[in-house]
Amino acid sequence: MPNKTYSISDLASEFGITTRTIRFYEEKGLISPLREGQKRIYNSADRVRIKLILRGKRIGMTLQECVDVIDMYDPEHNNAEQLHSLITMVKERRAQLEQQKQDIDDMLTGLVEVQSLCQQSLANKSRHNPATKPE
Amino acid sequence: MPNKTYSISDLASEFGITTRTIRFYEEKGLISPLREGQKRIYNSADRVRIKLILRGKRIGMTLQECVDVIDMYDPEHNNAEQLHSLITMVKERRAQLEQQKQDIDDMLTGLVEVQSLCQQSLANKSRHNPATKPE
DNA sequence: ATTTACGTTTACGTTAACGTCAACTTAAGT
DNA sequence: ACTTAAGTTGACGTTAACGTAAACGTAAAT
Repeated sequence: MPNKTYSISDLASEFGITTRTIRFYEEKGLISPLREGQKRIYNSADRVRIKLILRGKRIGMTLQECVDVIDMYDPEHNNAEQLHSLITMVKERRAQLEQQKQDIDDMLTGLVEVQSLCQQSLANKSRHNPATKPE
Repeated sequence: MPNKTYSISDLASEFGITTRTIRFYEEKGLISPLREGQKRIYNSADRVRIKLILRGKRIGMTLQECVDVIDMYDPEHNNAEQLHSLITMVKERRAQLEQQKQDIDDMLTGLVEVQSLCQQSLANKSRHNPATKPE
């Protein structure tokens, strides 16, 4: 059912953020929920936008960058004069993301080494001092 | 030659950051270059630290998180009582990084779609209006 | 009727990560 | 001796992304 609606605290608790944060995103124009009287009422599209925002944030994007990326999916921006520049943006963003992937892989490689060094070190300790119980 | 030294502006220009930024990192205890009189003098270890900091930043880590990760490589911290907690930290960080990789892949997938949609749209335009030169 | 839960707006506070002067000092080149 | 280039310390300014608190409305539950 893609027509489900949500209250502000529904979404806040689902995503582990505060209602303040959600209202803040609205202030910044990232979401525009309907109103029922004075209450905000969110639909599944709003929910997806929040999801995308949080995903962007996890990989170090600013809110504005999140909007930029989300807008790429928006058919409204397909006024064709700017399609070329949109494609350019997408390409640039993809390149950035590939760089980030490489950064993450490098860091993972390093951490794997650190971890194995730690474990070797612990193994040695317990060999010299068998009283220390390894787990 | 691992014993090379660098001035502050050497490193600033190499990494595309300002000297202010490098001094700021020092204020925060991320680097501790030697002094020659009043001038700062950096060695290759300092240089690597900056490199690691910038890599961390690219994937959205805070400066403090960068320090935390860099410290994992530091043999000083191998006082063994904390080796277990270090291993835990490393594991957690690795999990985070895997999540980030997934986020990036998801976003890449999305952008690939956006890009191909754009290009299709452009192709159609040029078919209906051949005057518009595609590139 | 009033407590409780949930929501609202407005406004000021906060932290991180630098930028931007201003006012020197030091070393090197001419 | 003078200028220029590169460096220094300090102090204040700035932006992003919320947190926090005050003061209030609404609606269901006891």
